[in-house]
Amino acid sequence: MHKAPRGTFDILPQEHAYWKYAEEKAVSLCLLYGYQPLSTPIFEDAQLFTRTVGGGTDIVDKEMYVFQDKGGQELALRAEGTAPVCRAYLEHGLFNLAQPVKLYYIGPAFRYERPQAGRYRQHHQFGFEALGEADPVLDAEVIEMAWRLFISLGLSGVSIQLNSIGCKLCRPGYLEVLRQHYSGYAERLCSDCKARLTRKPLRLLDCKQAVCQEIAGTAPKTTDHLCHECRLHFETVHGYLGTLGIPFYLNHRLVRGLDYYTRTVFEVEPQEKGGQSSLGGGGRYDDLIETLGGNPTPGVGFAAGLERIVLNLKRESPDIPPLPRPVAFVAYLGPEAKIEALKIASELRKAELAIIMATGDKSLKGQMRQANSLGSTYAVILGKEELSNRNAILRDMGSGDQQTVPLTELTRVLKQGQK
RNA sequence: GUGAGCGUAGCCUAGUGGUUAAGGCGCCAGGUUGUGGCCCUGGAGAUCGUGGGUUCAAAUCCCACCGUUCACCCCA
Repeated sequence: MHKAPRGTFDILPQEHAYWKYAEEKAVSLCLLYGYQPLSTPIFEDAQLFTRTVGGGTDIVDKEMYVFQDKGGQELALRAEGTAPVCRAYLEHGLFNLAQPVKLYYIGPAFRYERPQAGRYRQHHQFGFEALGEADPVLDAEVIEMAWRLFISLGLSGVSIQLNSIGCKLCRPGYLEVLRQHYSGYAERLCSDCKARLTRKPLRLLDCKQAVCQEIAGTAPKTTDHLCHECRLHFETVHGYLGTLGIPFYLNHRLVRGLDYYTRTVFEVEPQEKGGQSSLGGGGRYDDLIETLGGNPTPGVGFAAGLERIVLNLKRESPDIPPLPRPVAFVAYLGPEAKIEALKIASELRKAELAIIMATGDKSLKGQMRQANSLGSTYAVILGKEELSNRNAILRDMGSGDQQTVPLTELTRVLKQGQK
């Protein structure tokens, strides 16, 4: 027996009610803010990710699905959403459009990780990006969108964590100060942090080991070492968020696991926190497009994990609209009626009515059971008697009322009854 | 990659060494002529995660592997 590969899963019809709900909310949010859809391939040149996400990050070093195709191309399954969007922006000359260019995407991403709740090897990301504009008002817009997404989904108690990690001008200076702070404690650090000290010093800040937390607690803050422009930018973002009434918490330990972030970084946490709690995260990436060979072009964006949204939807269970049900189930008795049922089902479907036709020559009782379990609004019943009079019985499955309707009237009556 | 818990029909669960592995949900059929939901009756459906081992005898004990969950890690 084959099983879905480790860390992957099937989304069964029942489940899709949640997914459809989440995706529809996400898409309508984006359209509301003027973000347009962009779909990118499921695999890309591996370099696209190694150059942007950064060597030394776990994503690049140990989690990417990298393979060679038959032409010897080194490809990688999409590891995250932002770099492909920037690639498409450059490839199609979207910098020639009025800036900023606002795009959104929904699609799978792949990382070879140890699966657990809320963490999969294939997960689905929804994200939006605004490219070509450095105005802090866009940072605020993106954060507002992230906030509004979860509000519109009906998830209560989500919170936004905010920080600024500076730019390529001020960050080196900060990292120096940070290393100095840690130099006295090098012996006491956990083994991971000893490695971070030279490779990824920013990540020292979000280590969860008790010892390291203590040291990180007294560490210098990124926000105290921002250059003038970065500080101004950050303060302006605060101001705009205040104007918008978006609540947020400053978190001086918030850094992100991808190298391309500059200045604003933020994360969205649900009310109920667990191991894999983060619902989504984002920030500014003003050097990313330049890294890909474009002209210096600022960008800011956000990405959320649909699995984690669905997880929280189930936990809080706001009203999720059920999947659509058939308007009518067409039942028949005997081979002549079956032919007529086939014609009628086809006609009704031409009129955009969702119809399920009986199959397999079951007893009427069996057919009615099926109509019931499918949640059909009506049953259309065709027997010998109805057939000879060119009628059908129309049964309302909710009330149990039934009437005889001429076949020629069936579409009209069902159309009316659909509401 | 590290540590821990779990793995019995599609789903949930009982069964901790001894005859045909039990129940509930769901599914299928029937409860007299062509009518669902409730109820009743019957039926199908399980190599007890996989492979080895211990034993006269293993779902039950041991080992390995796989999967899953939780934590670390990482991040969405």
